[in-house]
Amino acid sequence: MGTKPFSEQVKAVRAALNLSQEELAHALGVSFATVNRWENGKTNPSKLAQVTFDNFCEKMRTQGRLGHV
Amino acid sequence: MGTKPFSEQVKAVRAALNLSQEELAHALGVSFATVNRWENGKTNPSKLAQVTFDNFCEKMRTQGRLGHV
DNA sequence: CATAAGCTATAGCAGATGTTATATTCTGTG
DNA sequence: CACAGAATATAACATCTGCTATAGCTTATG
Repeated sequence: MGTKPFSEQVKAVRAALNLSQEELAHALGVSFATVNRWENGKTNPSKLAQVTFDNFCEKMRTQGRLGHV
Repeated sequence: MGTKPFSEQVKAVRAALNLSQEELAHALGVSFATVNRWENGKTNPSKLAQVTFDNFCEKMRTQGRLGHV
């Protein structure tokens, strides 16, 4: 479950997909600054951002692009 | 394109789907307060919220649940 | 009418987001 | 090494979001 801090989840997902912060931001529909702040523990995701991130990960998994992060 | 104010778009979509503000909020993954503020012109959607709303509408259309609002 | 229940409107506050700008670090290439 | 370009880190500010509480507005039911 959500044991790891959100910052680690984002880093792990981004690394697994081999995306830059900018690219992940675009894929999620958020700004680069937002992804950067997440990874550096400056902010936690809003409810909407959390849902969006989860949906994105689920989508990547069903496409075989993301292991069990 | 986006001719109508966002507040009107939200009202129209919600009416077409026959949802309460609370129900639409849940469907989008935002809070009731957020949908309420959108409809009353108190705030405009964040980038993420705009993308999420657009995706939601598109999904509803492909499911035949939403005419061309 | 009176009451209840559900929906909607509004407000305040803490925290998150978007934009912009600047600085730093990494990476490859000559 | 030296340099350029990309990627990342950080900051400030306005705006948006989430939460909570309160009040008003239907609608139904007795």
